[in-house]
Amino acid sequence: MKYVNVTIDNKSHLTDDLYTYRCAFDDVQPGSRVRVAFGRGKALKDAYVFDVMDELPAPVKGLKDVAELTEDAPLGEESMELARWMHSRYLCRYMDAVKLLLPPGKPSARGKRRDPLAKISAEPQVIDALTDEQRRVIARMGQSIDSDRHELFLLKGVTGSGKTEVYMQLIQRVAARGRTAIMLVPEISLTKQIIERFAGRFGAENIAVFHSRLSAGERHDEWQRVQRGEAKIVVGARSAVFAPLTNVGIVILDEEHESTYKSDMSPKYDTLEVAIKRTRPVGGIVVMGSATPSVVSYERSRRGIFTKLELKERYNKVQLPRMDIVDMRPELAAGNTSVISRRLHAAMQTTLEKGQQVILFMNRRGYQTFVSCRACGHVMECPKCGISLTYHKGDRQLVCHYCDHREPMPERCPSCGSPYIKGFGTGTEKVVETIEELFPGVKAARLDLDAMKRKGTLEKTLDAFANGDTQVLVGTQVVAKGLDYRNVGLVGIISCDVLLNIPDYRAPERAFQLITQAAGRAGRGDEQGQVIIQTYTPSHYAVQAAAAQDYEAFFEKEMERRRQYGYPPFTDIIQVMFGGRDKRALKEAVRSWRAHLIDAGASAADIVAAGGMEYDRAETEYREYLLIRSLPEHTNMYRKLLMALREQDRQERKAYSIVADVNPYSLWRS
DNA sequence: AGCACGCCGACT
DNA sequence: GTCGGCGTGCTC
Repeated sequence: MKYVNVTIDNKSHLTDDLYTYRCAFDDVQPGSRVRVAFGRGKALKDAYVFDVMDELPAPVKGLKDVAELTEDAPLGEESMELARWMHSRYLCRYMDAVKLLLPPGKPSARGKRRDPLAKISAEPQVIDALTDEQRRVIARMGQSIDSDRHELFLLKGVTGSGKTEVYMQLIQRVAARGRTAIMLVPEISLTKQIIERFAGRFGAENIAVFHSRLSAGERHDEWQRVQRGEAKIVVGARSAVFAPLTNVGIVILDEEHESTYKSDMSPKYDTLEVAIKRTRPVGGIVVMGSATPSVVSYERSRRGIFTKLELKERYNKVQLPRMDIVDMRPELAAGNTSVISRRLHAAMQTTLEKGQQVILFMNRRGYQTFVSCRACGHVMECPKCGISLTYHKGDRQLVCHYCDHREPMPERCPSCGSPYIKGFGTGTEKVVETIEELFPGVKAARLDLDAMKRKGTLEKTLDAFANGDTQVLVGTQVVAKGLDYRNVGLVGIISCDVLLNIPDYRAPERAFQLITQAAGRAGRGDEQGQVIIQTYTPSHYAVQAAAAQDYEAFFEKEMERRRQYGYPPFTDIIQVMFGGRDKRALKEAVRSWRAHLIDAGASAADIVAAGGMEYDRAETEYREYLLIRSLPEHTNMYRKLLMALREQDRQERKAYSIVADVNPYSLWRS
């Protein structure tokens, strides 16, 4: 006779606990799915086993028996430990963590494998000789692979320096030791190219793919192949970090600075943390690759937490493009009201006449409005938080979305006195039209997230551009990444002001990254490309550093700013969200948690904000949040306090659920 | 979240 | 009497 601790598969946060049952099935193991009676009823519910014990450590009242042990493949002990860790780390329910690890979708009714790689052309490729740099970084990471030593690497490599080849060589090395590998990419639009290369190198039968574009059936079958050990290399988006592999020798996060590595749904896991959690106990390595590492990652590499390796040369020594900043302030005075500056117009003309193509970048639609001066470029910012203020039409006030600082909309620019100070961001939808007006006979196409939602639109638009049917591609961030067209002579950034003034402390970081990525799209053939950056703030350090392609200069300036305003890595921002139907209970929760935290020794100054927001249109679900700004050395104390408060509330049967998010991707206020 | 228990009113 | 409405409380 054995005893097991299980979590029940339901949706209540009130039953988010491990319950003990007697179990007559001797082959039960951690990760097994069992069926048990739970609560008053006699109906059986699914439950997942976390612990198997031969004896009870303490007597349990009302002990029941496990009714059935299901036949399906158990998750395994490694998975259950990961779920247990996520429960405490992200304050999510045990069941929500388990769900991330369970096979998605349903088995095929016909018993036929649904193969997402069936349509992929896995052409064997010619492997170019490695550069000395590539060989050096592979040798360094190879040392850890060959000695099964857990180590974290930051691979900083300029666009076109051959990072993917490095990844494949490392995976080969890991596979040669009989171990498994996970290759993560930030989004699906990038997976196709990388899957083709991987399939060509390792054979389609040896890799499995996971991403959101797969059907439920395909996902299920891929999961099964991995679980059975048929595929030992997994390629995919963020959730692939949970692939049912054992003995993971390497996890690679390509484009590590991308926000998609943080989950936006509960549990709000951080892919890097999960990767570390999976590789540390088995002695695997984690490789984070980027041309523009996040400020936080780069700082960690400086402190020795990550081992920094660099690839500085572009493959085949292709020149970096010429980068020019165009000051938009004189355009209006010169009578140009269009979003295309005279300089960009001329450059487009020359490029198109040469038969080359143009990519133009724009911000996404629906950004929030910031206020700036058209004469001098001054932007209205919060004096305390250093992010741009958002204009609220209703009360004609400028509001800080972090701290709620408010001030009236100025009549004149506080910097130069000009009356031309107003909200920014008009007419961007019209860029395609404008271009076809300005350049008769030239075809322009627009590519954004809206367009990508329609199946096939992305492929069609890109094909038309690839074979020259369209000469100008106007796109959002989506196009800045990974697209590689030989004939692009010019990249224009319509407005980097919108990027610089997103009300988020990472806005300069993202602007720098985007400009750098965009630059990588220009002139990948044998001719040097050109990049034109349009801006009202040409002296901004992010713009200057991006134009000079000087990461270090950007990093130093950005760290200065982060220190001044107290942003990561100098602090951790912990957002605790309370969700439920009872608005008053939520307000009370925020009040009492705040009081408890301060009682427990938290500094009142650390608790920087609290507020709420309506969640759905019917106003049946509400959310309240608590924002804590903690010194990194205090963050673990806060985590523990929050865990204790969560458990106390659960025992008191509080009617709301809790989600914690450390350094969330977006902070919001109503 | 379910699910059963129980206490109340309306019905054959 | 007894059927079923839903408010309440607990789940190894």
